[in-house]
Parts: sequence; structure tokens; C-alpha cells
Amino acid sequence: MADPITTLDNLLRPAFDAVAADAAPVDPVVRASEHADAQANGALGLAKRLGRPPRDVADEIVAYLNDSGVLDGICDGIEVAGPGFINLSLSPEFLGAEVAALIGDERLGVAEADTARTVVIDYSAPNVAKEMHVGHLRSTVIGDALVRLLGFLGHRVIRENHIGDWGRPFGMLIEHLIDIGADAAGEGLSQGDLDGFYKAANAKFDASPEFQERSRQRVVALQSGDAETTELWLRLVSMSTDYFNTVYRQLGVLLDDDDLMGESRYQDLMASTIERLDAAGLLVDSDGARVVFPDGFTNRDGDPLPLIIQARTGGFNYATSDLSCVIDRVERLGADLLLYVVGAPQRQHLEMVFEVARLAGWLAPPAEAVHVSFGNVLGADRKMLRSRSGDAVKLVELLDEAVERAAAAVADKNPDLDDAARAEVARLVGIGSVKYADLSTDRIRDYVFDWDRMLSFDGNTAPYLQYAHARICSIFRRADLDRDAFAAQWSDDPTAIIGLGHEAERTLAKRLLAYPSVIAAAAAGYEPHTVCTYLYELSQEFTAFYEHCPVLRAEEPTRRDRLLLCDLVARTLGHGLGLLGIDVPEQM
RNA sequence: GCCCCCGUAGCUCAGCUGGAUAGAGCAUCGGACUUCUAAUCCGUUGGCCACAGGUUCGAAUCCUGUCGGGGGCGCCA
Repeated sequence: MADPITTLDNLLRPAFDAVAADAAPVDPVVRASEHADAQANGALGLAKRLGRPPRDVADEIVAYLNDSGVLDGICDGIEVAGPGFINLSLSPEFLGAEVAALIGDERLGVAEADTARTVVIDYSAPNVAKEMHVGHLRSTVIGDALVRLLGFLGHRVIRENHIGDWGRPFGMLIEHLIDIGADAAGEGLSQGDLDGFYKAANAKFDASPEFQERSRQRVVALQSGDAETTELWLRLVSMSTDYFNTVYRQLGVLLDDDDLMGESRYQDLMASTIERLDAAGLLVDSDGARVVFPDGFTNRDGDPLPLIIQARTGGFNYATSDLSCVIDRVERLGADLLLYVVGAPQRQHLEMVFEVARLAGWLAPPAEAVHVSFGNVLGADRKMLRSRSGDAVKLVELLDEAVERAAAAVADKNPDLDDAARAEVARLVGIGSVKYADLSTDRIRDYVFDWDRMLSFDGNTAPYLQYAHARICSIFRRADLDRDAFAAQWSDDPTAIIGLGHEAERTLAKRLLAYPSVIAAAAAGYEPHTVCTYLYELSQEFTAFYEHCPVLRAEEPTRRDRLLLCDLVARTLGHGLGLLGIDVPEQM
């Protein structure tokens, strides 16, 4: 029940190698094809290497395949076309048996990774006492999808939420907390008015030299571990993280308090980090600051660009913190893959941090660090998405609006649902739409945020996929069949080969079998949108099947086979969306 | 000034480890509801894949340059 493309690739290799008749192995280059079920393109490259006409080489490979019989029962058509493509048609029996083998497989054909890695995924990272806005949406949603995806492949995944809970602003924030009283502050913060709190503190800081001085002293007290200051700081942090948790629950991501690894957690490691850099001979004094000059980075004037480890004032900065973080993840957690789900502007900084970590020997193969970068969320004007007031859009308000809009759509389209069901569907569809819109385009690009498009039931959207799933559930409800029980009934029956008499069924079977390849590709590139594209194609092919192939009214055994196909589509949709952190409704 | 990312249909996007006439959705126009949810489907129109070179039997895909958009470039995080 592997992807037939993979199966063919493996089976064709010996034939290509035999015709090549030398030691170098040949890639058959098997791809899905419009002209057949699959095409092997490798003969063209091989012909070049052998200095022979491509069609002759292709013919010889086909002859070898026919003589050896390796494709007997698998392919019922092998022919050379065009300049030397080898077109391969899969036999219905083979496809039917392969797809039937998925019925009893909870993993839908996806094997666990050969070598499990320990992966730290750094994502979300909101700032204490600051509102979560759309800027945090992408990191949180993409990171969550990667957590689920890599976890499913059997890797040991460690979630880390590197919240901004330390640094200069905290003197100001703590003093403001004291001024207005912890209870009043708690009330405001628990209601989600984090921006109000931050802005008030900031305004006071700008206006009052006396407040500035208090704030400066408070930072010193915080850094020196003053008990009262620490207690106030902890209150501030916990009020904020409580708020973050409500947003995470609303959004449906896995992050919780156990994943918090804020900047403050690395403060005690900083001194030794600097010592180790010094011992490695990497530290250089530059204008009174202690820096490292990794190769390949230059500043405006073309001079070497330093990574500043310790400022002239003696203070540490985020480079130091990020290096300590690498050490912690590799040495304490035993990670061999560090993923940073961080916006594209941080690229140079992260590359410098990674390079210095390599120079210091902290990031030695097989351990590696990857910047999983992403673009901005844009408004209709193609500029950074802003609220009407010009501020960043609050994430909670965005999510509330998504659910409201979905509720209106559901009420309009399916008035028969009762209030509770409608509210639940609206939640799944609304939140799912926002997440899907974020995940369904190549993350490296900016994307345009458009309510109407993401909530549309047409096109590559969450509602379209969710609707396909709901329709399948509806078929089983109509037949008074439990999906799981029905699948279980046939999962161990080797005679339950699914008949694929209609082209739409055949197309669906091939798509279902391609799931493992898609998951592998998505994981290899840290690209959730690969899964989205696949699920959309699956949904389109399902609706074509739905239009052309009656399920319940079909004669046995076609009825059974179509029900099994429906179940596999529903499971694949549910599973794939699940990997993206999106839930599927039973009805819509 | 240097570096990075992006540029595919009117709009929003796939395709980019090179493969046969470049795909979806929206929008346009024309069809399909006594039939498992028409929240759907089918058809139609629409492209010098930013531009110019190069590599190759073959380039949207790889290389170089140009143009356009965005971002980064020493003591904030």
C-alpha cells in the first residue's frame, strides 16, 4: 500500500541498471502522468549517457521489464511514447488490492521515519504584557502543524514557546504594575487588554523622568534577583501566559504552560556561554563590545559584521540568549534538529547565530538548525494587515470575527441545524478557515488575508474540505452505518479488493495511495501547504466521484467498495486536516 | 552600496530535486437540483511563467544579468 509511484520506482531500477550496463545506478525518474498512471523519464538521460538514441534505450528497458516479469500483475500497459518516455498503466486488480490494504491501517500507509530525531520546535513566542496579534498567527499555526506532522512520523518533538519575558521593558512594566495596583492590573490583563497596559506604561516612561529612573532601578533589581521584584514579575508573567492560553485554546493549538521557555530561562546560562566562546578563541573586542565575526557577513560599508555577544555597557542581548538557547537544546535536551518558526526578517540574525554556534562546536552534525521562515499577512491593499485604527489586528478579535462570519454562513446555508450544532460547526469552520488560509500557501511568501475567500465553500479552503468530509458522514448516516465498524468489518478480509470500474474511483484510489509521499514531502521541507494542496485535490476528486458514482443505490459489491472508498477519503481528510490542527465536522 | 526573499491568467494561488499542449479557484459567459447535503458539479473564455542571455535532447523549474515589489545590514528583542 505504498504510493504506486514509489513501488514502480523501486521495481524499475534493476531494468535501468541492467540496460546501463555499468556501475553507476540510474534514477528511473518515475512521476505521475497525464498520459498514463505513471511515466518513467529516466531513459532520456540514460540515452545521453550511453550516446544512443533515446527510444532504443527505452525499448530495451521495456523489453527487459517484459522478460523479467517484475511488473506482472502490477502493470497492464507498458509502452514507449514521445522522445523516450515509458508510460505505465496500473492494473485495476493491483490498485484495488493496494487501496484495500489501507482499510485496516490506522496510519493510512504512512510509515514512521527510519531514524527518529529529537526535534525542538520554537514557535509562537508572544511577548509578556503585549497583545497577541496577526504577527503571531503564522508562527503559532505553522509551528503547531509541524509539531503534529513530525510527531506523527515518530520523531520526538519538543515544543518550546520562547516568550518575551525578560529585558529592559520589564522595569517599566513592573513599576506601572505597582502604580496601578496588582489587582487592577490583573483585571485589565485578564480581560485581554494587554496593549492598554503596555501603552500606558510606555506613555508614562516617555513623559516622566522620575518614572524612567524608577524603571531603570527596577530592571537592576529584577536582574539581581530581588525577591519582591521577582514576585511582581512572576505575577505579570502568569497573567500574560494565562491570557495566551485562552488564545491557544480558542485557536486549537497544542501549546500549554509546560512548553514555556521564555528568555528569562536562559539568563543563568549566559555567563558560561560567553566563557565558552572566549575559550574557543572566538570573542573579539570591538569598540568596547565583545563580539564574534562569523565569515560571510558584512555591514553597510562592506566590513565584517559582528554578532554582538556583550554590549559595551556589559549587558547581554538576544544573540547571547539565542546562543545559550542552542546549547540548552542540544546539550540538555539532546536535540539534533532545531526548528525556528520565525518571520523572514530574522533570517540574517539566525544565520549568524547558527554559524557562531557551529564555530563554537555546539551545532555539529548530525545536529542542525533550520530557520522555518514565513512572510507577512497582508491586507487587501497588499500592505501589512492593520485594523481600522492602524494598529496590529488583535488575534482574539480576528478569531471571534471568523467564528461569527462562519456562524452567519452556516445559519444561511443550513437552517435546520439546532443552535448547539450550529455553534460548534461555526467554531470548526471559522477557526479552520483562518488556519487553513495561513497554511495553504507557500509559507515563504506573503499572503493576502481575505475573509470572503477563506470562508468560501469553493476553492482551496477549509470549508470546502470540511464539506466533503461532512457529505461522506452524511452518506453513512443515511445508510445507518457506523463508519469505523463498517471499515473494521472488511479490514481483515483479503478478498475485499476494491473494484475500480469507474474512472473517478480509479483516480480517487491513486490519490489515496499517494498520501505517504505527500506527508514525506511536507515534512522534508517543513511545508504544510503541500498537505493542503493534496487534500484539496483529494476533495475535488471526491466530489467528482460523488457526482458520477452513486454509493447507496449501487449494486453489491460496488456499493460496499464505494462505501469503503468514501470511508478512506473521510479518514484521509480528517487525518490530514488533523495534522494541520484543523478539526472536521460530521455535518455542516 | 552590499545581502536575502518574492515576481505564473483580470484577482488569489499551485506547479520549481528540469520532462510531453503550464494547472486550480474566483471573476466572465453558458448549462445541471422529483436522485447519497446544488454549501456542489459540468462546460467556456483567459498566459511571450517580469525581461534578456546561458546550460540542456528538453527550462516556469538550474546559472548570470536587468527591471519591479518587500525585507535585512553593530551594541532593542
